[in-house]
Amino acid sequence: MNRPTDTSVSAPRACFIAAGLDVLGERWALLALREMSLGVHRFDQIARNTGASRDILTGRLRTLESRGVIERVQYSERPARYEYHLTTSGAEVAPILISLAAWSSMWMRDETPRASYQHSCGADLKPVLLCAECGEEFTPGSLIFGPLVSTAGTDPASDQ
Amino acid sequence: MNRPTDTSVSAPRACFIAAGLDVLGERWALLALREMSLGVHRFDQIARNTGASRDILTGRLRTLESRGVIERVQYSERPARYEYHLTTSGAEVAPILISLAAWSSMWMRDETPRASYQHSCGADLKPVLLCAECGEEFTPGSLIFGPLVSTAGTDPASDQ
DNA sequence: ACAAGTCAGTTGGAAAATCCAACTGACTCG
DNA sequence: CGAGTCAGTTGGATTTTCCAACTGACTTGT
Repeated sequence: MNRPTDTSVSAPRACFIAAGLDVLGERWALLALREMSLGVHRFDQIARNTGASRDILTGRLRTLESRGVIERVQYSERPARYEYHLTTSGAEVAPILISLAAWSSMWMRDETPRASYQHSCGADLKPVLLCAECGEEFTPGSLIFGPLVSTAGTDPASDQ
Repeated sequence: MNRPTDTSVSAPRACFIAAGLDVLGERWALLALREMSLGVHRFDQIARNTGASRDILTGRLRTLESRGVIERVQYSERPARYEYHLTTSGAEVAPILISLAAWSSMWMRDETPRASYQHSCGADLKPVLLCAECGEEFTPGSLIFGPLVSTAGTDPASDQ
């Protein structure tokens, strides 16, 4: 064993789940996006509501901005002040937050009181995930591998 | 102002998104669950496919087990060896992984080739999230706050 | 006018989490 | 018997995070 350049010692899967977690999986990132989804856009409030320390939060917001998930919007010159807003990409993180909230409210019940979420229709969170193509529900196990994809410059929109 | 016990200096939101991230938001946790969703159940393979270091992975699997998301199943005595399997709770993480994969394949496209995913019908991942109650689609912004919930002992199932 | 407050950060140092490669122990296989 | 498999464990380096205090440019209250 211990061959110098052994390619059979396979590298970690490069997949879109891993790529998504590169951006959204860092600590505080999803909570910051939650805040913006709920209409909170200012640094102090985001820091307070998430519990992230200010220095870390600064870094996260910069990363999310550089990855096109949020944008920094100046709302005051003269003390230069900025708000953080979701881009289209950031707004589309919502299904992840919703799935997470639904899973958590199903399986993470304990004694501590927590804010729950609802659909805007007023009903408790009970989302159903359907395949847009065949209309069937995504059941556990219905996720399978597709082909390798590498489409640089084929972004769906360059609006941000 | 600056009243001694000022409740307006609010604590971080205690919500189900935050609670879910407590369990699923730690590094490598979702990637380990991805592996099990794809049928990989053994320690070495999970370590290889995720890229997690073995000591950290050990810790993650223990946490996930203690939170009821996975279970450790002995498949050999005499060298005591265990496999990791999703519980019902763990299997239901699938919508989160699917939403993440779909978001990522939409917005994280770059030059590096990545494995994509499909629905078992063979179509590319294009999930639609519907409210089970009203049937309407969850659009960005349709997530709103519900009441505070604290339902200890009201678990939907005690099968694991 | 002057003190206090707001706001979006930055700073420095401590604490915690992660990384890494090597090692262990109980086997199986050729 | 030696090599390989497998599920970890160990020790030490590295990275990330935490925390509280501080800054600078204002605004607001008295």
